[in-house]
Amino acid sequence: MVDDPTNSGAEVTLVRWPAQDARRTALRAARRARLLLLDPSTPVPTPDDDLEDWVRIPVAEADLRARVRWLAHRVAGCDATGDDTGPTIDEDGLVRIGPDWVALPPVEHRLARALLDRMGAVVSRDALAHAGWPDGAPGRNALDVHVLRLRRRLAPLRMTIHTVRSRGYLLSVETHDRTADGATT
Amino acid sequence: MVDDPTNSGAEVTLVRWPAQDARRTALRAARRARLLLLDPSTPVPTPDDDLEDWVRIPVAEADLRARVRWLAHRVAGCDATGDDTGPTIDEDGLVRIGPDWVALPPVEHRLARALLDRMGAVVSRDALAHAGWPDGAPGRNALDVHVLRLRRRLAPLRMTIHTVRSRGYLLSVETHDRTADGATT
DNA sequence: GCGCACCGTTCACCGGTGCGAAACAACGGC
DNA sequence: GCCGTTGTTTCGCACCGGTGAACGGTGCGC
Repeated sequence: MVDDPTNSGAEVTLVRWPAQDARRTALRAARRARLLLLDPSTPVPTPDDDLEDWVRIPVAEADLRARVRWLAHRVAGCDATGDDTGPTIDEDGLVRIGPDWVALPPVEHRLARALLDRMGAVVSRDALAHAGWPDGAPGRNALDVHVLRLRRRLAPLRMTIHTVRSRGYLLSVETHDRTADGATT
Repeated sequence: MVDDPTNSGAEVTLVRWPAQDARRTALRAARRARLLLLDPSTPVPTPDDDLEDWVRIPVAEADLRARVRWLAHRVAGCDATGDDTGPTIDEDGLVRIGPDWVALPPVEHRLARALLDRMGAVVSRDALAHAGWPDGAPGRNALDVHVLRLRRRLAPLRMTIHTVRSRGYLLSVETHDRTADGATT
């Protein structure tokens, strides 16, 4: 999987389909461009919107990159959906959004990365636990406490971790105002 | 869903490339949608505009038609931004519509899925009960109560569950700018 | 016209549980 | 030593699912 977890550089997100259907929905809700990697013998889905394209795997690397390039070109030309100065997270444990930023300790950094990676979608507790502690999770409540602490740290950035009971957590950003700024990404 | 390749084909023209490059240029000048059929080992060209797409041949017939369909869909929706795109429900118990969403508990999630799958049509109480409790419904009142709760949860999304007496329930969405439901309230 | 059965809505309540949050202890870096 | 991070324990709340009951509208039989 080509992961560019910092959604700063890449505009196009690769999504395996139908395996990662929920992710597709989330990206659509966030109005982010996505390229569906269709498993062989999977019928082509109906298009959600113009920010989507698909490719049948296996595919040549060059063709895949060309597909991403074309989609990115379309997105850039269509409208300013490349949008809103979304939050980013770097390798130094800093979460930035606009002029604001906050530093995160290691565990919360990994949790925040997992949530940001799938912003707008539900991340299961299992997935979060695995992201936060790759070598095995400690106690059962450790995750609860770290989510609580991460909540408080992200609150000043107007980022909210929503609880989806018995399902997981969902990260969102309060956008009081949508800037119609031209996409110069 | 009917795709009717003849109809779509009226908008999308297939062009072998680079063999028919002149034709590509002409279609571009005429602002007509075109699908490039790339010979193997031909590098992907740079996109001319948004009315273009490409596919590497040989390609499965179904994939080719899907490609045409997608391109036609894009062309159709280019001017009128397909913005609203009705509500969706994902595997994580989330119902989304536009920027809004709500999380549903398991039972209501199953009910909502049954209603959304047949949105605009009447879903019988039996079908709903079977969808909500595949292993057999509990009491008689359980369905009523869960429909009530689902109503209240979906209300913020401007989604309404209409009662069709002695027939079942019908889900509709209030569109802010145009009236789509002919139901009497 | 009257009463009644049927159907659907809504509320109150209860047992179970997932999660929130505080308090506390252990560990480590500056 | 001080402070920040990490993990555990503990308590309590809010939510979820289900039941019973009260309420109201509609149609039918008498």
